[in-house]
Amino acid sequence: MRRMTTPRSAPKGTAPTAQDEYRADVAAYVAAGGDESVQRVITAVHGLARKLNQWYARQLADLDLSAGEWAVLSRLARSNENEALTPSQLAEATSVAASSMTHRLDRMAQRDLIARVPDPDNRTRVLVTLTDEGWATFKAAVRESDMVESDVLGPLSRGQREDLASLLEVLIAGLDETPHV
Amino acid sequence: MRRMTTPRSAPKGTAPTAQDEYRADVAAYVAAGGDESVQRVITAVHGLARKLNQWYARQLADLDLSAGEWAVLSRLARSNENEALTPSQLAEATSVAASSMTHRLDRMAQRDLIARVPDPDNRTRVLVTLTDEGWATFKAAVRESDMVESDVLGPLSRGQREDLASLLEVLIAGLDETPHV
DNA sequence: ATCGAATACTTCGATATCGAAATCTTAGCA
DNA sequence: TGCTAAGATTTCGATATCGAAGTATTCGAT
Repeated sequence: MRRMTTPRSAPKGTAPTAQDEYRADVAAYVAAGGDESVQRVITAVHGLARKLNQWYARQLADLDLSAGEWAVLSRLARSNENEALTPSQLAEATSVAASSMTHRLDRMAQRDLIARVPDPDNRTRVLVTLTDEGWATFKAAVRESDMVESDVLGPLSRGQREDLASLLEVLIAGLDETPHV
Repeated sequence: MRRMTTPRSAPKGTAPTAQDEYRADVAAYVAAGGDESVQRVITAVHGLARKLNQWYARQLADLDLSAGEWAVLSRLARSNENEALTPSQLAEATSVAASSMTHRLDRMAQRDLIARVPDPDNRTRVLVTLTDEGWATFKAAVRESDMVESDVLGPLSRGQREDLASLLEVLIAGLDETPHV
């Protein structure tokens, strides 16, 4: 892999902790007129996702995978056998333009992670599947990221994780109600 | 702005809901050997952040701002007056290479959103500040994104938001304990 | 059955990002 | 003071992504 988002090195004397950053962010948004109970949740979600993505990027770099390639791999992994996916669907699923997916799949096919086969039922379509190599890479990546995730969730008891998951799931369910489209 | 991540149009017959996607993702990771209580939380956090970012992008497009430019704007907004920031610090804060920040600041300066002034104390440094125009744009963007966020948090009572925020804050605090560097 | 719109993928030109190298300044040390 | 190492920013060449245009196929209505 050539392109990989790597975090810059920390500033000078005192490296600000994630907690410091979080608190400053919340304070700033509240000062700008945001509701505090909203900003605490939103800012925390963003901060967590951001930090996780940084760590994933580093773990995935060991496997020579970019975040985008990992997204394709994992999306395919959770729907192979049953249903094959087209490049358009993969583009939609991974938030990327269809034309970018073309190139991404080119690279992944070249490394023998995925295979493109023409859809027998519809000749405008192409079906993308994981190769054995692709599966192996997926499983290796899952093992890597699992360690990171378990560490992050470490501070919470099983009951707390349950509570947290339930609350987040309410929000996820709500996403479908407020289209914003 | 010219570059803006816009979600592709939905698939054919049945558009999968965010909830469907979430459940399928969790199931796949659990099947791959992940702990369920971990995967529920992690997957939900990622799903929420992803959806929020899509909505932000669309809102920000009205102001002709990319997500990266918004990141610079908001970072400057929460620390102007007190301390000015250098391009390196902004790059670190927004997860981008220093060389990319150079170009991003070029564009933002051209639009008179930010100003670059040489650091009087250290001539290797440049200090970046918000212009009046930059401040106005920041405030407009906060108003826009606040609406999205409030909608997302809508399904939760104030007490539930409190609980959710507290649990997330435990994880944020934990991030500093497990460097993973 | 045929024509036109819609769909799926790729190609194309422009722009954004990356990592490394280049340039300039400061800091530390003899 | 003078010299070397470290730091900050920009420049440079390569790569990834974007949106639009291009090509091929399918669907639907007449």
